[in-house]
Amino acid sequence: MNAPHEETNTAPLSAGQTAELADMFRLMGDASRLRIVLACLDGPVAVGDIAARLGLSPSLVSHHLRLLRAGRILKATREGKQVFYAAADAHISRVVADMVAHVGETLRDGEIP
Amino acid sequence: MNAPHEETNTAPLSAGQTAELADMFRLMGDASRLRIVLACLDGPVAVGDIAARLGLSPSLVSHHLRLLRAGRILKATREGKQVFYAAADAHISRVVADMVAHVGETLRDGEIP
DNA sequence: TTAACAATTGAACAACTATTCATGTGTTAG
DNA sequence: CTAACACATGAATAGTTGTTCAATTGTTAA
Repeated sequence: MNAPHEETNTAPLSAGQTAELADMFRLMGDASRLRIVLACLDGPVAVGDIAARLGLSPSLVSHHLRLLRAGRILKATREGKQVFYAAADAHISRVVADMVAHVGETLRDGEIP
Repeated sequence: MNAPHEETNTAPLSAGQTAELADMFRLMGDASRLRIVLACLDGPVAVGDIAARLGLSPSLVSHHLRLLRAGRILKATREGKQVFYAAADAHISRVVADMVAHVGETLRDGEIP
C-alpha cells in the first residue's frame, strides 16, 4: 500500500541524509549541549573553561563533548594538560552560526534579558 | 590561565533564546518528526496524507503534530473532515528550508541511496 | 619518584520520550 | 437518526537520555 516514493519536495533529502540531519538536531536539542557548541564556535576552548563559563561540572561537559565529537560537530585538540574543543570544520561552524543568526532574528521575544 | 570572558561571539543569544533554540532543535531531532516537518514545508498537507506518505500510523503522526504545533513550528487548519498542517509562518519555513539546504550540501555521504 | 591538575570514563538513577493500542470527538454522507 | 471517516487523546510501556558521583587515565611540576 505504499505510494511510489516520488518526493517532489523543495529539497528532497535521502533517507540517510534525513536521519543524519535529525541526529545533528538532536545533539543541539539539549540546552547544555547547545551552549557548549556555541561556546566553541569562534575558537578552541579548553574543557575546564567551558565548564566554568557555563557553570557546569567538568564531568558533565566531558560527557556532552564526547557526543558532540562522535557527531562530528566538534573536534578535540590536546595541548599539554588541557584539551581544546572547536567546530569540527568550517562547514559546521557556518551552518550553526547561520542557524543561530536566523533563529535569533526570528524568535519571538518576551524572555529574560 | 583563564581568559577574560569576552562575549565577542558571532551571535550571543540570551539565556531564553538559547533555551528556545534548543527546544526547536529537539523537536526536529526525531527522524519521524523531522520528516513530518519536511512534508509540510511546501504547503498544507492533511494528516492522513502525511501518515500514508511516511508510512506512519495516523495516531503517531497526530501525537507528533501536537508537539510541533505547541512548538510553533506547524499550524493546523481544519477543512471539513480533514486537518491540514503547514509551516507556522514564513520565517519558520525559510529557516528550516535553509537548514536543510545547508546540511544537504554539507553532509558527508556514504549513506543508503 | 610523588603530587597536583585536567579530562575522561563507568555505573547508577531519575526523568523523559517515542510508539502502540484503544477509545473519544467532531464532521459529513446516506 | 446512524454509520463511516478523519483526527485527536489517554494510558501504558519499552527504550532512551541527562546528570551525578566516584574512580581512572594522562600530563606536567617539584
